[in-house]
Amino acid sequence: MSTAHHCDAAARAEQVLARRGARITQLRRDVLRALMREDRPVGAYQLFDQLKARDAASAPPAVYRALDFLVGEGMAHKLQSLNAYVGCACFEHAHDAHFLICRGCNAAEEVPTTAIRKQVDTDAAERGFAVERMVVETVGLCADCKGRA
Amino acid sequence: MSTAHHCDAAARAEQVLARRGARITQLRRDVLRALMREDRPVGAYQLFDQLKARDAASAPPAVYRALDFLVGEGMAHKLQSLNAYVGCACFEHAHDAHFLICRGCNAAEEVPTTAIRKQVDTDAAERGFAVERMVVETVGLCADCKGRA
DNA sequence: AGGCGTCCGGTTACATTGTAACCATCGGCG
DNA sequence: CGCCGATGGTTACAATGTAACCGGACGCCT
Ligand SMILES: [Zn+2]
Ligand SMILES: [Zn+2]
Ligand SMILES: [Zn+2]
Ligand SMILES: [Zn+2]
Repeated sequence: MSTAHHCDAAARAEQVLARRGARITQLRRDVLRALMREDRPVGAYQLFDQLKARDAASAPPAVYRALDFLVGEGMAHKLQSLNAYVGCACFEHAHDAHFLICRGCNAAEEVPTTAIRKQVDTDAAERGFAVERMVVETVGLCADCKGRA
Repeated sequence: MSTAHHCDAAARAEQVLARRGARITQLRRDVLRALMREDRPVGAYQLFDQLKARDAASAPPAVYRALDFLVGEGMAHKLQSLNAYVGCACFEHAHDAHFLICRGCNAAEEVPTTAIRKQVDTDAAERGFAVERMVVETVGLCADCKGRA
């Protein structure tokens, strides 16, 4: 959980994007780093305020466009139940995720979805539904906050 | 899928609420019926416009409060990825659900979550996380829209 | 080099979604 | 009757997200 860890994550993400031929511009880099620096979900406007303070973003659309890019490349996820974004160090292309969201400390832990995805695919197949994207978010209390209750 | 079916759903929902001792007011009844009448997710402001036209709701907060009540009682669900609401005829108290959301026709089919919930509980338990609420939404194409492609 | 097309982001001006805060009313209950 | 909790009317915003238009950068072809 050190700062170094997160910087590394951003740096490695940029390498992966470069290898993939994606255009990694200054704005996108700034948004990526800002996301990776946090270990909590961040709202688009929070992000905007940070970047604006450093003259790195001009207006909300810039931030949303960068976020769309990062989500599309699988370097970030949007948490639908928080309207917030988190960086992702999985480095695959646009994978889906299951988030354990703590309402005590606002942490959001990403966990693999293999088993859940399989079940979702089953549910969908039974009804002839073609899955494109999956949102799985669990709200509750993490181990720490549960103890602290 | 007849209109009668939806009216019945609303009527039975009201009975269940009454038996439960919940206060079913005119506003809440109106919102419930409006929700059940649709077979698609409805935005809060769409709902508001409908009710306003009949002088049934005065302002957005009224609608949101009624929706919170209905969701709390398990008579409606919020779709986080659409910012919209759907009625529910399950009549249990505040159950969770899995929605198959078609981006072609905007239908949202609610399917049971027993298997998924089990897997989510497993994922959570492994990390000492206490689950309170679960959001599972799958976006894609329903059988009809897939064929029509 | 010059022209072209595409991608990116700046900018403005909104649209949509959701809420805080305060007060009036209503209905049960001591 | 007077209190109290629940409900909802009202105002005024806050927070989140976008459409549309433009200009600059960069690669690519001639
Ligand atoms: Zn991820
Ligand atoms: Zn926590
Ligand atoms: Zn339901
Ligand atoms: Zn469809």
